[in-house]
Amino acid sequence: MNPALLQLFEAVAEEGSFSGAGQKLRKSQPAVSLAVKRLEDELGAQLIDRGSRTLRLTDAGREVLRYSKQFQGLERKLRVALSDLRDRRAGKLTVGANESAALYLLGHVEAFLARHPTIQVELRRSLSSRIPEAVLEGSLELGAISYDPGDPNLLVHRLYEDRLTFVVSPQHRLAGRRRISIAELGEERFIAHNVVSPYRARVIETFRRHQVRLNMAIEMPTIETIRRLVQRNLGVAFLPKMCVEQQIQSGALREVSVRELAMGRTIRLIHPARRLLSQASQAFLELARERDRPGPAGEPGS
Amino acid sequence: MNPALLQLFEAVAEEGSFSGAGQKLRKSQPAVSLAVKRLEDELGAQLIDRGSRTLRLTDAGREVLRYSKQFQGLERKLRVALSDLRDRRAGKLTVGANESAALYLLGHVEAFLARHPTIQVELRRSLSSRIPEAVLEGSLELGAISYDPGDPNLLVHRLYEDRLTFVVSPQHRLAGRRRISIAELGEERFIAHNVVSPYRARVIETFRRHQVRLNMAIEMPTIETIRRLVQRNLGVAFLPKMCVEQQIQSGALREVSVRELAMGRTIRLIHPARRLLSQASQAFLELARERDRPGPAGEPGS
DNA sequence: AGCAAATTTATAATATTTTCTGATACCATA
DNA sequence: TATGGTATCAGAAAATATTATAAATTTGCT
Repeated sequence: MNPALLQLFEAVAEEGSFSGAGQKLRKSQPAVSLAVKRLEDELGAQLIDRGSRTLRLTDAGREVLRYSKQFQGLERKLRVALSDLRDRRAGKLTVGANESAALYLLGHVEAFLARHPTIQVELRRSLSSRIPEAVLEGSLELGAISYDPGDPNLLVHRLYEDRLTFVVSPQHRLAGRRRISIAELGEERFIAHNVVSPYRARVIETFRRHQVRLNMAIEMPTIETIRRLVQRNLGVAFLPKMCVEQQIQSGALREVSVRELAMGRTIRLIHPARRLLSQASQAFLELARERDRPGPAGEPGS
Repeated sequence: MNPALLQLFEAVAEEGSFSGAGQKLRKSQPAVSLAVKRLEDELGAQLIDRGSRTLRLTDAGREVLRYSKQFQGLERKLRVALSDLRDRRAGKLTVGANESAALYLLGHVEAFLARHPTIQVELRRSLSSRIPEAVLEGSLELGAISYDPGDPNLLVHRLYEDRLTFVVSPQHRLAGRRRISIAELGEERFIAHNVVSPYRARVIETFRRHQVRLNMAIEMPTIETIRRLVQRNLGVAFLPKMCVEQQIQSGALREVSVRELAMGRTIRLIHPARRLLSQASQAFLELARERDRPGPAGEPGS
């Protein structure tokens, strides 16, 4: 009961003759004859009344014809759906990101939507540490994180080279300084992100190593809230440079360099190394790399 | 893109492995492997990501899977429709009949509807003379007429042996007679059917041959109207016996035998000789013959 | 009407193409 | 490195197509 048989049968019904159908489809007359017989055997019903020279469809034959049209419609729909996927007119993109990466990706998402308006996009806010496993397990297709997961099963694309920076309010006693040492921070009240992250751990470790007291008096859930508190001079913080750039420009915050705490913090897109990316994910990846490395002189990822 | 391929692909998707799918469907693993590749080539899209040991469907694969289910549903529906036709639960019956045959068939139609309540029935009132050609041409599947069309392309089943009879009102001057001669009818006012029919022609011809005047003063469109006029003694008529049986029984009409005009008038079902009958028509034919020839001692038709 | 010609489907033998299998190479995982 | 699974290959089997021919039926012609 394959489409070829149905097509043949349809031709017979249209042409009103076996040999005519054969000519139409470049087959010999016996081929058509046998094919129709196969179809009849398979369906257990006579489809054509070969009583006289003029053929007639039986009721069953008409039924099969109707079905055949429906089947063709279905197949056409499938092919459209597949070409939509292939040409990136359909599909779904699921990207997981931690807070700052999500912030960073907004522009990319906007550009992506402009280019592929019919693809569904979901930007999912995830715990940074959970993203690699979620990507490997398949619940996320792409992940955006700010550290190297160091897993050979993950392909890593460095998108944007940022760094962690120390910021204080313009009213703060260190506001005028360019460079300080970590030792000068023992008395400071720190406002920290209350989500664990490799950077948090590294900052804590660095303070410990230099035997400087680290007073994490306030923990806040978002970078936005931390920044506001720092602006009001309720404490100081290490934040991604890109999240405070505007405020530094406008004078709302002051950046002070801390020798012992120079920390790169690169936004990376990750995906499973040996798994096929969906067209949607591939499109997003291409767009992101294109926007972050303008011109052809892009260095390879990871 | 035939159902076998789709079934195989489905099995792979379900089992999550080529070899597993092979075992399930009693095929070797290479067969499955090649089949899926054929499907992918044909659709121009990778359906399965064979990246690691665990297989994963691509977006296109999921699309094909959905389609495959729909396709199966469609096929199931077709098979149901066909078996409904085969088992006479579906279909359409179109019978053409002249007026008296239609009257006669009512009981059969009732019985047919009781036995096959899901088959559509159309009893079409047709001009008697047009029925044979309509049956041959295909616009009617069965015809009920009261004469032998004498066409070798038509198969004829004699259903009910009736005859034409001469009826008068009880008030009529001939009401008391059992048998009369055609010569006594020269003065009578006849009420005739205004539809041409072989019987009408034969009656006219018989009068002509016996050189008796035939006064067809009134022409009426239905047997019912003719009968009523005869009852009111506005004229006399030749009518099918079965149409006046009741009135003769009840005394509303009197039957008088006319020697020269004994005319059998058998109701016959006709259908094309070398064309397959639909299940519905076949069922009706069987039922009609069964009802008209009760018991196994039925003589062959025609 | 009746017979020959022509047209069409069915059948059979043969050829071709497609599909399957078993053996084996290959690849990734544990 | 062993293991479980997939891809690839050559040959086998199955399905499908073709050519030639027979059978049936309509059409045209006398």
